[in-house]
Amino acid sequence: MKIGELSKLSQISIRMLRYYEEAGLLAPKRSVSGYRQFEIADIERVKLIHKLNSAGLTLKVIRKILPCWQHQNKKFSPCKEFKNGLSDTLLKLDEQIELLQQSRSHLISLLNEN
DNA sequence: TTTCTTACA
DNA sequence: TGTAAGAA
Repeated sequence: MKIGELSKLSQISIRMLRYYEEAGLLAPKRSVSGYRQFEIADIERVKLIHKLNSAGLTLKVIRKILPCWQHQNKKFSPCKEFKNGLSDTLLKLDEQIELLQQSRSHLISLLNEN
């Protein structure tokens, strides 16, 4: 199917689908005219990519753990990349939480000064 | 009409 | 991410 159809079926903009390809998360074949040729399985694939990205995973991390996705059972097989990818994301998340807590503290003290 | 690339906001 | 331009 062409990019327009995948976009409608997956609810993901054409812009992002091209972006995902650029990030190495998608590898559609090209027709003679240069049009991207996606597969049925790509519908679920891009939806998953979007969910993971929304969950805070970078496209770089997703690229590592995507190969662990099993279309058959719709689950992740605990391969090496999967563990490393998630633990790495978890550390970054903790880092961000720490920074946000600091901002929170600063705002609170600022509010109590007067 | 749809898609492609590149580039700007 | 959205949108625009120019070409196929």
